[in-house]
Amino acid sequence: MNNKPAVEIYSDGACSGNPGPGGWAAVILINGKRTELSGGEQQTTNNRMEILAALNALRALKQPSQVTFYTDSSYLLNGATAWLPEWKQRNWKRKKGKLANIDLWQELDRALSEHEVKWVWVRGHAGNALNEYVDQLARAAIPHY
Amino acid sequence: MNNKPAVEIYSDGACSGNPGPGGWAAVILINGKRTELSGGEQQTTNNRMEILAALNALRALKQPSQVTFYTDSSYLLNGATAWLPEWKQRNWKRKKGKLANIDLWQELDRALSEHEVKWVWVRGHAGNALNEYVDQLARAAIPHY
RNA sequence: CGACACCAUUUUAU
DNA sequence: ATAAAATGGTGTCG
Repeated sequence: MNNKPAVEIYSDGACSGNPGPGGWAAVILINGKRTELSGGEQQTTNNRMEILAALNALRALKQPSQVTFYTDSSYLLNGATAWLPEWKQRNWKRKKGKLANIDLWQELDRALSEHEVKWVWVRGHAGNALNEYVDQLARAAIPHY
Repeated sequence: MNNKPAVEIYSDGACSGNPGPGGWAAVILINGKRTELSGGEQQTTNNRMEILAALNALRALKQPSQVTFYTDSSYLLNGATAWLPEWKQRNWKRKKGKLANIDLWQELDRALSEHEVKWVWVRGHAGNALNEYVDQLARAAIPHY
């Protein structure tokens, strides 16, 4: 048994130009209740927005939860599951070159440690309704002017 | 001052099916005089037709000229201005995958070197009279059945 | 080399 | 208004 509430999260990032203006969004489902969040930045990258989407979604949780996290980004998924532990062991270094987006990865690492997260990869633009929905939300959150 | 004649060229390609039967066309303006050319192929792609339109237009010039070249194809424009120099430096390789339409790009490169070309991008179907006209010419040049 | 994502333009189809 | 092909780019990792 588990006393932590079960949560589903769908998140996505978008970036017009890459690098360029970007947006992120997440849908959080807690036993029937649905919450949406989104935001944007003037100058960023697609991958930063993917991490930020996940980070903000996890931060929105009020208590330690059992999360099923859906993303189409293998960068986010592999980073959070496979690469993060290795980077930490190596003092936040990657094998070759400079580790990008350390700031966000470190904050995500902390956020992840407060929950029990099971990651699920979904192929982008392949018919998953909520994945397509957060994709739209993220695009809509790109700053215009 | 410049002794080369000033020339304006509008070109466009069209393709019925992509890949499929395609057509290309160009309008050349030399101080009031107007020349039109067009042609088609049974099996080609939209982008091959865009390059071919430019190539045939430049080849129609009788002497080294100062050309203002109008196109609605960012593929053609980026290729001719930004990508071509990099491809040449890398021995006609692109960064990832196989470089498409090398044959035409190499011929276009040679043709471009004989003139002084200033590229102008025009948004397709946005009211530019000559752009819309070459568009029609190109469609009309598509071989039927 | 591979993978996923993000994007730009054109060309089409319904 | 939908969706897909033809082409190119960067962002990131192993």
